[in-house]
Amino acid sequence: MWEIFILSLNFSLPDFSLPPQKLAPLLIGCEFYIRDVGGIIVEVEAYDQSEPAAHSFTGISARNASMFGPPGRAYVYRSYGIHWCLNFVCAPEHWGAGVLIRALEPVRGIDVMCERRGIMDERLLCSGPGRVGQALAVAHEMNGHSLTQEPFQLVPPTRKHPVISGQRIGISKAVDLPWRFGLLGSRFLSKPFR
DNA sequence: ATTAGGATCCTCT
DNA sequence: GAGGATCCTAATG
Repeated sequence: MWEIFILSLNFSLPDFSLPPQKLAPLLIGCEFYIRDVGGIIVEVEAYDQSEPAAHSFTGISARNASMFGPPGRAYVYRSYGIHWCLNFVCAPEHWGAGVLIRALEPVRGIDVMCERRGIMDERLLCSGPGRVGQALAVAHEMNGHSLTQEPFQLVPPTRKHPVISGQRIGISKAVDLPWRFGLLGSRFLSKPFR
């Protein structure tokens, strides 16, 4: 496993028409909310139609259609029959790319998230894609919805953030691509970077 | 710190 | 019918 360091430079909203591995590090440090519940994005993963770990790899289908739609929308899917997980669709339309939101540092609506998750430990509220889905009440109806409209709110970073990258988690194909990105040193990561 | 098993359901083979 | 872009708990080194 290997890692690289990047520094996110812009204090503006990232360009969703970028390919996923370019967009992903720029999302670290942004704040994301659903109905005013959420926090700072500290971990994401890029997925692209050209590699077999992506849901879009085998082409368009009923489930992954929003990945092939316009960038800047949500791709919401059911994981292991249990969790709802959220991606930011990116790259040009028809590309079939997205960035999975894997962990947040809770900022607003912490009481609501504790209630939804049934725990009090702030560190575990949003540290994992399924946990993010439960804490922010990500729902299937949000699939295809614009990320710049209600109930979503995406706020650019207010300072520079050191970003670390490594191998993606929980996949069995294309395991060597270093397309997982995290806020260096954050205690809200779903797993540490080694 | 690491591992194993169960829950659960929709999609695609 | 198989198998997940996961999480939780429990058991063990």
